[in-house]
Amino acid sequence: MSEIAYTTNEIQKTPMIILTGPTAVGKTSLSIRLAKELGGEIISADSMQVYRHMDIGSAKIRPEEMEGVPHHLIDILEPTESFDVTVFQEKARQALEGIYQRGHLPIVVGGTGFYIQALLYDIDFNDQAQDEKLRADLEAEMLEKGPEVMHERLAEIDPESAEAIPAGNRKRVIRALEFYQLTGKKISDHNREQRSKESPYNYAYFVLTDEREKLYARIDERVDQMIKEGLAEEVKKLLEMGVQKTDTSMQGLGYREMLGYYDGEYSMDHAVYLIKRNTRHFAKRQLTWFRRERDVIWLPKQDFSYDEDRIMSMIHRELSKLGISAMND
RNA sequence: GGUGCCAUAGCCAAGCGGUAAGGCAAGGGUCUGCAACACCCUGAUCACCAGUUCAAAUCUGGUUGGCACCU
Repeated sequence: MSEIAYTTNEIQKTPMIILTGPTAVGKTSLSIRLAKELGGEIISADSMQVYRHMDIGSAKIRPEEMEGVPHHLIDILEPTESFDVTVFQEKARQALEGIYQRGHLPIVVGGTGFYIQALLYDIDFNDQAQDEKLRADLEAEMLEKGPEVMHERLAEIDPESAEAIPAGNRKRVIRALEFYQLTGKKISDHNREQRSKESPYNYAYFVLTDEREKLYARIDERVDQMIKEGLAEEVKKLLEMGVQKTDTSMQGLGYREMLGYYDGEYSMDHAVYLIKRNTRHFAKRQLTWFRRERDVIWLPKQDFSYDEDRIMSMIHRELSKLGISAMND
């Protein structure tokens, strides 16, 4: 028997399976089943599960739940370390390579659409185009002169971006300015180029969804569960470890709200309310993101009578259409 | 039964004669190095009826509903 556990029609393109969907929809359990049936390894596309010591709030899969399926990009950083798309991209590529070498099928699982996109389309973030100092300076200037002034400056050098980015979106205005100063090129041009790229992978992009009401109810339940499991304690420990409010890890849902509670800004009840509400907002945004991605295969649970077997057979059908299949051993 | 107060979008809430602030929720969207981020867009004719007035959510009367107090 060959070491190759998959076959693909497009020889030049390597296969990639993506399983995503809004938070709390049930990606994890389906991913394990999928990985076991296909002989796959999982690459987590989640901006918070990369952090150690952040298990409850990030709804991280527990080791025993993995059922032996290899997982990548989980627990790889300390909460004080920063993380962003480019780091994700780099690490995910490395993981991919290993998976291919082992003759396994990569299954990208997670809800961070931007990360998935970066990996799937192999977006070039232009490695040289970042400068912490410059960014800090721009931020200081923005604070001093106000967002309108900065936005006007952007309008002069890159009208297209200025039109696309509202002045209120300081973060993006700064990035556009930073990009221009560092490369001498307009970020709008760069983005256009990147956007027209074709994926180097032979991929199947699955989006698991459910009815909005059901999803929201599940989110509420899950948050209550997190509280019961000790989310507050988890955050307290992170604080004791010296994690700062401004760290990337503390931007995560559940964490930043708890920080507000510990800062005495509001009650625990209010923190819980905020976590639920913000998580609902997040789920909605995720759905918006997936809607505009190309070639996604929707898996609305209600259309399958919530029967995982039926969802699995749909997945297998789609995979065989694409010529991606497991070489059963 | 009587008296008083109130009645504005799913919720909270401005307005007090000149043609309906705002916040939250909800929905839609943007996104190419912080993305579980950041940001953008969308909603009512003011309980109902009849008056006064050039003009009423805003004044008057009545109806209905709620709250408070009294008997």
